[in-house]
Amino acid sequence: MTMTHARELRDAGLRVTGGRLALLETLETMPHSDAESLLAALRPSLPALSVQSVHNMLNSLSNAGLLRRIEPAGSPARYERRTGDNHHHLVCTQCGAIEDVDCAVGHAPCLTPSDSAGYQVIAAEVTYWGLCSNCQSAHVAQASH
Amino acid sequence: MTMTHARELRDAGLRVTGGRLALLETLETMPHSDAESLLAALRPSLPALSVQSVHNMLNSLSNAGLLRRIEPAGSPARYERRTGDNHHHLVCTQCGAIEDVDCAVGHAPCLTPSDSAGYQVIAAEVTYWGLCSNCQSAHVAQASH
DNA sequence: TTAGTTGCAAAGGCTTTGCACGCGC
DNA sequence: GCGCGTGCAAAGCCTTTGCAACTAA
Repeated sequence: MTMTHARELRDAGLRVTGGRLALLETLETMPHSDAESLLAALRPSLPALSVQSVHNMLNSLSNAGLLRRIEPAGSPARYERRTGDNHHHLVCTQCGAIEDVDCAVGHAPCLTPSDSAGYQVIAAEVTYWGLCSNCQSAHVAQASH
Repeated sequence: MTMTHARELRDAGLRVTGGRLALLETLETMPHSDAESLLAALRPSLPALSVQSVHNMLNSLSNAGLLRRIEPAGSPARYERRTGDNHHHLVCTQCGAIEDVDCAVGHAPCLTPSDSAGYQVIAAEVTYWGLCSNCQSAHVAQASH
């Protein structure tokens, strides 16, 4: 896996560093993480790591297309390994949890708005807001006091 | 128009103040504005107005459902009069311009992701990223050097 | 009168920037 | 060795919070 990551980095014209490898590794197992969680996860193996450096890495990797950046309104940016597929996200308005969802309408039709108003559309992003199952239970429990 | 706004405020249980009326008025003519633009637009009639107060108003009105808040990734929040319809947005990645777009797939199907993963979906948000016609021209011009 | 609003100041959260040091190649 | 990456500190941007003065109802 790590060898693959090294290759990915090189192919993208980026240098292979311990931090970047560790970050990619961590994102495989903790998708939708924000900078702070990643820092916490990486600290054990990289004690000197700082939040700013995490942002540095996340920016390089995002720009290189190795990561996808998700920015749910009102919460810190999350990152995931980019699969190039056309998937979207379910975001819990209560706890911020994120789930991947395949595009509802099949084969990438999201790229075609009904009226593109002269825009050259490059990407589409769909975010579903709702309550995750945990928070639904909590909410019901609270309501039934 | 202003009388209607006053009524809307009262119906929402909010007090009718000069600032709120002016803000609603301004948003009719300048949809998709951010706090700073609104401040600039309101200053002439309300010289004492501060950015924080604009945020105060925007928050009250948004919470009351009189406004819709749009938060395009990486840029300050924008606001628009809420029409309750199911429209989405085209955002120019270059200049930040925003256009309204009707839902591509007709009657509010956006609320049904293919697999809702146990989530109780409450809202869906679709953002199309691309280049507005102005920026397309600029881009072509630049490329043809 | 009195509770909701405003104005101002300060702080907050997240991210970017600048620069010296260090490491990949 | 050269240049990209890192670490650290500082600043930036947008927004929220706290509290006294004010005003709509």
